[in-house]
Amino acid sequence: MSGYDIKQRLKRLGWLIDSPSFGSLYPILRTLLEEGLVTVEVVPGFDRPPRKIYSVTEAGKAALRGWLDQGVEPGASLKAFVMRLFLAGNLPRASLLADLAQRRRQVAAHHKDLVQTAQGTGQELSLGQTLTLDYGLALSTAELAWLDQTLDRLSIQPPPQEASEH
Amino acid sequence: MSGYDIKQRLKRLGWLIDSPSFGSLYPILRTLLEEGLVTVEVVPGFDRPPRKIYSVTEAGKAALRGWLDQGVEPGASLKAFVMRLFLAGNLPRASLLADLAQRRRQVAAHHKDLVQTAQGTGQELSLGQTLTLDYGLALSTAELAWLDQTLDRLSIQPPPQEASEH
DNA sequence: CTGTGCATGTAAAGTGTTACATGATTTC
DNA sequence: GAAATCATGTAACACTTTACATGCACAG
Repeated sequence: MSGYDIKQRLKRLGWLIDSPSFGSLYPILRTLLEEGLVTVEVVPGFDRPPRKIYSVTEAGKAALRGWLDQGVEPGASLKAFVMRLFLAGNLPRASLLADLAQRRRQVAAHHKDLVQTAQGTGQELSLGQTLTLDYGLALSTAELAWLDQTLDRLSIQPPPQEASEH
Repeated sequence: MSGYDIKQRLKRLGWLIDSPSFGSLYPILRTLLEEGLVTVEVVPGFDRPPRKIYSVTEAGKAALRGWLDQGVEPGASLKAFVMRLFLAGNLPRASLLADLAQRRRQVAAHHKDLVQTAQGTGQELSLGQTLTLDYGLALSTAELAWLDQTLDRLSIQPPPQEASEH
Protein backbone atom coordinates (compact mmCIF):
# COMPACT_ATOMS: atom_id res chain seq x y z
CA MET A 1 0.00 0.00 0.00
CA SER A 2 0.95 3.63 -0.28
CA GLY A 3 1.24 6.02 2.61
CA TYR A 4 -1.95 7.68 1.52
CA ASP A 5 -3.77 4.34 1.43
CA ILE A 6 -2.53 3.42 4.88
CA LYS A 7 -3.89 6.62 6.31
CA GLN A 8 -7.26 6.12 4.60
CA ARG A 9 -7.44 2.57 5.85
CA LEU A 10 -6.64 3.55 9.41
CA LYS A 11 -9.06 6.47 9.28
CA ARG A 12 -11.90 4.05 8.64
CA LEU A 13 -11.13 2.53 12.02
CA GLY A 14 -10.81 6.04 13.39
CA TRP A 15 -13.62 5.49 15.80
CA LEU A 16 -11.55 3.02 17.78
CA ILE A 17 -8.00 4.19 17.09
CA ASP A 18 -6.61 7.49 15.88
CA SER A 19 -4.79 7.40 12.60
CA PRO A 20 -1.43 9.14 12.33
CA SER A 21 -0.87 12.36 10.43
CA PHE A 22 1.20 12.43 7.26
CA GLY A 23 3.87 14.26 9.19
CA SER A 24 4.55 11.13 11.22
CA LEU A 25 3.51 8.50 8.68
CA TYR A 26 5.86 9.42 5.84
CA PRO A 27 9.00 9.65 8.01
CA ILE A 28 8.14 6.27 9.53
CA LEU A 29 7.87 4.71 6.08
CA ARG A 30 11.25 6.11 5.18
CA THR A 31 12.75 4.64 8.34
CA LEU A 32 11.22 1.25 7.62
CA LEU A 33 12.67 1.43 4.13
CA GLU A 34 16.15 2.25 5.43
CA GLU A 35 15.89 -0.65 7.87
CA GLY A 36 14.96 -2.99 5.05
CA LEU A 37 11.59 -3.91 6.55
CA VAL A 38 9.72 -2.70 3.47
CA THR A 39 10.42 -2.13 -0.21
CA VAL A 40 9.00 0.53 -2.53
CA GLU A 41 7.80 0.53 -6.07
CA VAL A 42 6.96 3.85 -7.68
CA VAL A 43 3.85 3.63 -9.83
CA PRO A 44 3.30 6.72 -11.96
CA GLY A 45 -0.38 7.50 -12.47
CA PHE A 46 -1.72 8.87 -15.74
CA ASP A 47 -3.65 11.76 -14.28
CA ARG A 48 -2.78 11.61 -10.66
CA PRO A 49 0.50 12.11 -8.81
CA PRO A 50 2.81 9.08 -8.78
CA ARG A 51 2.22 6.65 -5.93
CA LYS A 52 4.81 4.83 -3.85
CA ILE A 53 3.62 1.32 -3.19
CA TYR A 54 5.25 -0.21 -0.14
CA SER A 55 5.54 -3.96 0.45
CA VAL A 56 6.60 -5.75 3.62
CA THR A 57 9.76 -7.82 3.28
CA GLU A 58 10.48 -11.12 5.01
CA ALA A 59 12.59 -9.23 7.53
CA GLY A 60 9.62 -6.93 8.09
CA LYS A 61 7.31 -9.86 8.72
CA ALA A 62 9.80 -11.31 11.18
CA ALA A 63 10.01 -7.99 12.99
CA LEU A 64 6.21 -7.80 13.16
CA ARG A 65 6.02 -11.31 14.54
CA GLY A 66 8.65 -10.38 17.11
CA TRP A 67 6.66 -7.35 18.16
CA LEU A 68 3.44 -9.33 18.44
CA ASP A 69 5.16 -12.09 20.40
CA GLN A 70 6.18 -9.61 23.07
CA GLY A 71 2.55 -9.58 24.15
CA VAL A 72 0.61 -6.71 25.63
CA GLU A 73 1.44 -4.99 28.87
CA PRO A 74 -1.29 -5.55 31.42
CA GLY A 75 -3.49 -2.49 31.37
CA ALA A 76 -3.15 -1.90 27.66
CA SER A 77 -5.74 0.37 26.12
CA LEU A 78 -8.55 -0.49 23.76
CA LYS A 79 -6.56 1.19 21.01
CA ALA A 80 -3.57 -1.11 21.53
CA PHE A 81 -5.80 -4.13 21.50
CA VAL A 82 -7.49 -3.14 18.25
CA MET A 83 -4.10 -2.63 16.62
CA ARG A 84 -2.98 -6.11 17.63
CA LEU A 85 -6.30 -7.60 16.61
CA PHE A 86 -5.98 -6.02 13.20
CA LEU A 87 -2.57 -7.63 12.73
CA ALA A 88 -3.64 -10.94 14.27
CA GLY A 89 -3.74 -12.63 10.89
CA ASN A 90 0.05 -12.77 11.02
CA LEU A 91 -0.02 -14.51 14.36
CA PRO A 92 -0.19 -18.28 14.90
CA ARG A 93 -3.64 -19.31 16.06
CA ALA A 94 -2.49 -20.20 19.55
CA SER A 95 -0.96 -16.74 20.06
CA LEU A 96 -4.13 -15.09 18.88
CA LEU A 97 -6.21 -17.10 21.34
CA ALA A 98 -3.79 -16.20 24.14
CA ASP A 99 -4.10 -12.54 23.22
CA LEU A 100 -7.87 -12.69 23.29
CA ALA A 101 -7.81 -14.56 26.61
CA GLN A 102 -5.55 -11.94 28.15
CA ARG A 103 -7.81 -9.18 26.91
CA ARG A 104 -10.73 -11.04 28.46
CA ARG A 105 -9.00 -11.09 31.83
CA GLN A 106 -8.26 -7.37 31.60
CA VAL A 107 -11.76 -6.37 30.63
CA ALA A 108 -13.23 -8.69 33.27
CA ALA A 109 -11.05 -7.05 35.93
CA HIS A 110 -12.06 -3.61 34.74
CA HIS A 111 -15.70 -4.62 34.72
CA LYS A 112 -15.47 -5.93 38.27
CA ASP A 113 -13.83 -2.69 39.30
CA LEU A 114 -16.67 -0.66 37.83
CA VAL A 115 -19.29 -2.79 39.56
CA GLN A 116 -17.52 -2.29 42.88
CA THR A 117 -17.31 1.44 42.32
CA ALA A 118 -21.02 1.55 41.52
CA GLN A 119 -21.92 -0.32 44.68
CA GLY A 120 -19.22 0.92 47.02
CA THR A 121 -19.30 4.67 46.71
CA GLY A 122 -23.01 4.82 47.44
CA GLN A 123 -25.01 7.72 46.06
CA GLU A 124 -22.43 10.48 46.22
CA LEU A 125 -21.62 10.41 42.50
CA SER A 126 -21.95 13.32 40.14
CA LEU A 127 -24.02 12.98 37.00
CA GLY A 128 -20.86 12.79 34.93
CA GLN A 129 -19.41 10.04 37.05
CA THR A 130 -22.66 8.09 37.00
CA LEU A 131 -22.91 8.31 33.23
CA THR A 132 -19.26 7.35 32.71
CA LEU A 133 -19.70 4.39 35.01
CA ASP A 134 -22.83 3.31 33.21
CA TYR A 135 -21.16 3.74 29.84
CA GLY A 136 -18.15 1.72 30.93
CA LEU A 137 -20.35 -1.07 32.22
CA ALA A 138 -22.36 -1.23 28.99
CA LEU A 139 -19.27 -1.35 26.79
CA SER A 140 -17.34 -3.82 28.94
CA THR A 141 -20.35 -6.13 29.08
CA ALA A 142 -20.61 -6.07 25.30
CA GLU A 143 -16.89 -6.63 24.86
CA LEU A 144 -16.87 -9.58 27.25
CA ALA A 145 -19.73 -11.16 25.31
CA TRP A 146 -17.86 -10.67 22.04
CA LEU A 147 -14.63 -12.06 23.46
CA ASP A 148 -16.38 -15.18 24.80
CA GLN A 149 -18.15 -15.74 21.52
CA THR A 150 -15.00 -15.21 19.47
CA LEU A 151 -12.87 -17.43 21.71
CA ASP A 152 -15.45 -20.17 21.33
CA ARG A 153 -15.67 -19.76 17.58
CA LEU A 154 -11.89 -19.81 17.07
CA SER A 155 -11.29 -22.68 19.49
CA ILE A 156 -13.93 -24.99 18.06
CA GLN A 157 -13.23 -24.10 14.46
CA PRO A 158 -9.42 -24.11 14.36
CA PRO A 159 -8.64 -24.83 10.67
CA PRO A 160 -6.76 -21.94 9.08
CA GLN A 161 -8.59 -22.65 5.83
CA GLU A 162 -11.42 -20.27 5.02
CA ALA A 163 -14.91 -21.45 5.85
CA SER A 164 -17.02 -22.18 2.79
CA GLU A 165 -20.22 -20.82 4.28
CA HIS A 166 -20.83 -17.43 2.73
CA MET B 1 -7.69 16.69 44.72
CA SER B 2 -3.95 16.18 44.60
CA GLY B 3 -1.95 15.35 41.48
CA TYR B 4 -1.52 11.84 42.77
CA ASP B 5 -5.25 11.45 43.34
CA ILE B 6 -6.06 12.71 39.86
CA LYS B 7 -3.78 10.13 38.31
CA GLN B 8 -5.30 7.33 40.39
CA ARG B 9 -8.79 8.44 39.48
CA LEU B 10 -8.01 8.57 35.78
CA LYS B 11 -6.21 5.23 35.92
CA ARG B 12 -9.43 3.60 37.07
CA LEU B 13 -10.93 4.65 33.76
CA GLY B 14 -7.73 3.51 32.08
CA TRP B 15 -9.51 0.96 29.99
CA LEU B 16 -11.28 3.67 28.04
CA ILE B 17 -8.80 6.55 28.27
CA ASP B 18 -5.12 6.65 29.06
CA SER B 19 -4.14 8.59 32.13
CA PRO B 20 -1.25 11.05 31.87
CA SER B 21 2.16 10.46 33.41
CA PHE B 22 3.38 12.53 36.33
CA GLY B 23 5.84 14.14 33.97
CA SER B 24 2.97 15.84 32.19
CA LEU B 25 0.46 16.05 35.02
CA TYR B 26 2.50 18.08 37.51
CA PRO B 27 3.64 20.73 35.01
CA ILE B 28 0.02 21.13 33.89
CA LEU B 29 -1.11 21.70 37.45
CA ARG B 30 1.56 24.36 37.89
CA THR B 31 0.38 26.08 34.72
CA LEU B 32 -3.23 26.03 35.88
CA LEU B 33 -2.13 27.51 39.18
CA GLU B 34 -0.22 30.31 37.45
CA GLU B 35 -3.27 31.03 35.32
CA GLY B 36 -5.46 31.24 38.39
CA LEU B 37 -7.73 28.40 37.33
CA VAL B 38 -6.94 26.41 40.47
CA THR B 39 -5.71 27.10 44.01
CA VAL B 40 -3.51 24.94 46.22
CA GLU B 41 -3.53 24.06 49.86
CA VAL B 42 -0.58 22.14 51.24
CA VAL B 43 -1.69 19.50 53.71
CA PRO B 44 1.20 17.95 55.63
CA GLY B 45 0.57 14.30 56.47
CA PHE B 46 1.66 12.80 59.79
CA ASP B 47 3.41 9.81 58.31
CA ARG B 48 3.22 10.40 54.64
CA PRO B 49 4.70 13.09 52.40
CA PRO B 50 2.80 16.38 52.34
CA ARG B 51 0.00 16.57 49.78
CA LYS B 52 -0.96 19.52 47.60
CA ILE B 53 -4.70 19.71 47.38
CA TYR B 54 -5.89 21.58 44.31
CA SER B 55 -9.30 23.23 44.01
CA VAL B 56 -10.93 24.68 40.92
CA THR B 57 -11.63 28.40 41.10
CA GLU B 58 -14.61 30.20 39.59
CA ALA B 59 -12.37 31.25 36.69
CA GLY B 60 -11.44 27.59 36.28
CA LYS B 61 -15.07 26.54 36.15
CA ALA B 62 -15.78 29.22 33.57
CA ALA B 63 -12.84 28.02 31.46
CA LEU B 64 -14.10 24.45 31.68
CA ARG B 65 -17.56 25.51 30.63
CA GLY B 66 -16.03 27.42 27.73
CA TRP B 67 -14.11 24.37 26.64
CA LEU B 68 -17.17 22.13 26.87
CA ASP B 69 -19.28 24.64 24.96
CA GLN B 70 -16.91 24.47 22.02
CA GLY B 71 -18.34 21.05 21.30
CA VAL B 72 -16.56 18.07 19.79
CA GLU B 73 -15.02 18.02 16.37
CA PRO B 74 -16.81 15.54 14.13
CA GLY B 75 -14.77 12.35 14.16
CA ALA B 76 -13.73 12.65 17.80
CA SER B 77 -12.43 9.50 19.40
CA LEU B 78 -14.03 7.37 22.08
CA LYS B 79 -11.45 8.76 24.51
CA ALA B 80 -12.49 12.34 23.85
CA PHE B 81 -16.12 11.43 24.32
CA VAL B 82 -15.49 9.70 27.65
CA MET B 83 -13.61 12.76 28.89
CA ARG B 84 -16.50 15.03 28.04
CA LEU B 85 -19.01 12.61 29.48
CA PHE B 86 -17.09 12.53 32.73
CA LEU B 87 -17.27 16.31 32.97
CA ALA B 88 -20.86 16.47 31.76
CA GLY B 89 -22.10 17.26 35.27
CA ASN B 90 -20.83 20.81 34.74
CA LEU B 91 -22.81 21.18 31.55
CA PRO B 92 -26.42 22.40 31.29
CA ARG B 93 -28.76 19.53 30.59
CA ALA B 94 -29.52 20.68 27.04
CA SER B 95 -25.82 20.75 26.14
CA LEU B 96 -25.35 17.27 27.53
CA LEU B 97 -28.22 15.96 25.43
CA ALA B 98 -26.78 17.67 22.35
CA ASP B 99 -23.43 16.06 23.03
CA LEU B 100 -24.97 12.63 23.33
CA ALA B 101 -27.00 13.17 20.16
CA GLN B 102 -23.90 14.16 18.22
CA ARG B 103 -22.06 11.12 19.49
CA ARG B 104 -25.01 9.03 18.37
CA ARG B 105 -24.77 10.40 14.86
CA GLN B 106 -21.05 9.71 14.75
CA VAL B 107 -21.30 6.15 15.99
CA ALA B 108 -24.24 5.48 13.70
CA ALA B 109 -22.20 6.69 10.72
CA HIS B 110 -19.28 4.54 11.74
CA HIS B 111 -21.54 1.56 12.22
CA LYS B 112 -23.02 2.03 8.77
CA ASP B 113 -19.52 2.26 7.35
CA LEU B 114 -18.54 -1.03 8.96
CA VAL B 115 -21.65 -2.77 7.65
CA GLN B 116 -20.87 -1.55 4.14
CA THR B 117 -17.28 -2.72 4.42
CA ALA B 118 -18.47 -6.12 5.61
CA GLN B 119 -20.83 -6.48 2.67
CA GLY B 120 -18.93 -4.60 -0.01
CA THR B 121 -15.46 -6.00 0.07
CA GLY B 122 -16.75 -9.52 -0.29
CA GLN B 123 -14.68 -12.39 1.05
CA GLU B 124 -11.18 -11.07 0.48
CA LEU B 125 -10.58 -10.07 4.10
CA SER B 126 -7.77 -11.33 6.28
CA LEU B 127 -8.54 -12.90 9.62
CA GLY B 128 -7.34 -9.77 11.38
CA GLN B 129 -9.56 -7.53 9.30
CA THR B 130 -12.55 -9.80 9.81
CA LEU B 131 -12.08 -9.84 13.56
CA THR B 132 -11.56 -6.09 13.77
CA LEU B 133 -14.70 -5.52 11.72
CA ASP B 134 -16.67 -7.89 13.90
CA TYR B 135 -15.33 -6.27 17.05
CA GLY B 136 -16.20 -2.80 15.79
CA LEU B 137 -19.72 -3.90 14.93
CA ALA B 138 -20.27 -5.47 18.34
CA LEU B 139 -19.04 -2.39 20.22
CA SER B 140 -20.81 0.16 18.06
CA THR B 141 -24.08 -1.76 18.37
CA ALA B 142 -23.73 -1.77 22.16
CA GLU B 143 -22.86 1.91 22.26
CA LEU B 144 -25.81 2.87 20.08
CA ALA B 145 -28.12 0.95 22.40
CA TRP B 146 -26.65 2.71 25.41
CA LEU B 147 -26.90 6.12 23.79
CA ASP B 148 -30.55 5.59 22.86
CA GLN B 149 -31.40 4.38 26.31
CA THR B 150 -29.54 7.23 28.00
CA LEU B 151 -31.01 9.88 25.72
CA ASP B 152 -34.46 8.55 26.54
CA ARG B 153 -33.79 8.45 30.24
CA LEU B 154 -32.42 11.99 30.39
CA SER B 155 -35.08 13.46 28.12
CA ILE B 156 -38.04 11.99 29.95
CA GLN B 157 -36.60 12.57 33.38
CA PRO B 158 -35.17 16.06 33.06
CA PRO B 159 -35.18 17.35 36.67
CA PRO B 160 -31.68 18.16 37.87
CA GLN B 161 -32.70 17.01 41.36
CA GLU B 162 -31.45 13.59 42.37
CA ALA B 163 -33.95 10.75 41.98
CA SER B 164 -35.18 9.41 45.30
CA GLU B 165 -35.30 5.82 44.16
CA HIS B 166 -32.28 4.04 45.64
C1' DC C 1 -12.03 30.50 -9.96
C1' DT C 2 -12.25 28.69 -5.43
C1' DG C 3 -12.37 24.50 -3.09
C1' DT C 4 -11.74 19.53 -2.63
C1' DG C 5 -9.36 15.16 -3.55
C1' DC C 6 -5.23 12.93 -4.83
C1' DA C 7 -0.24 12.30 -3.35
C1' DT C 8 4.11 13.26 -1.42
C1' DG C 9 7.23 15.40 1.75
C1' DT C 10 9.87 18.80 5.33
C1' DA C 11 10.58 21.90 9.42
C1' DA C 12 9.03 24.05 13.47
C1' DA C 13 6.39 23.80 17.27
C1' DG C 14 4.01 21.38 20.56
C1' DT C 15 3.04 17.57 23.65
C1' DG C 16 4.19 13.50 25.97
C1' DT C 17 6.82 9.79 28.20
C1' DT C 18 10.92 7.90 30.48
C1' DA C 19 14.28 8.22 33.70
C1' DC C 20 15.99 10.27 37.51
C1' DA C 21 16.06 12.53 42.27
C1' DT C 22 14.14 12.75 46.99
C1' DG C 23 12.43 10.66 51.27
C1' DA C 24 9.53 8.27 54.66
C1' DT C 25 6.83 4.04 55.70
C1' DT C 26 5.14 -0.54 55.29
C1' DT C 27 5.18 -5.28 53.41
C1' DC C 28 7.73 -9.72 51.88
C1' DG D 1 17.33 -5.75 53.22
C1' DA D 2 14.72 -5.35 48.89
C1' DA D 3 10.59 -3.79 46.97
C1' DA D 4 6.26 -1.40 46.86
C1' DT D 5 3.12 2.63 48.13
C1' DC D 6 2.74 7.37 48.97
C1' DA D 7 4.00 11.98 46.94
C1' DT D 8 6.24 15.51 44.48
C1' DG D 9 9.05 17.35 40.87
C1' DT D 10 12.74 18.16 36.83
C1' DA D 11 15.35 17.35 32.53
C1' DA D 12 16.30 14.82 28.49
C1' DC D 13 14.42 12.47 25.05
C1' DA D 14 10.81 10.71 21.85
C1' DC D 15 7.08 11.44 19.40
C1' DT D 16 3.24 13.95 16.94
C1' DT D 17 0.76 17.40 15.01
C1' DT D 18 0.45 21.71 12.46
C1' DA D 19 1.70 24.42 8.91
C1' DC D 20 3.86 24.89 4.79
C1' DA D 21 5.44 23.58 -0.06
C1' DT D 22 4.28 21.42 -4.59
C1' DG D 23 1.23 20.20 -8.44
C1' DC D 24 -2.54 18.31 -11.24
C1' DA D 25 -7.60 17.32 -11.95
C1' DC D 26 -12.32 18.06 -11.28
C1' DA D 27 -16.69 19.98 -9.45
C1' DG D 28 -19.64 23.88 -8.12
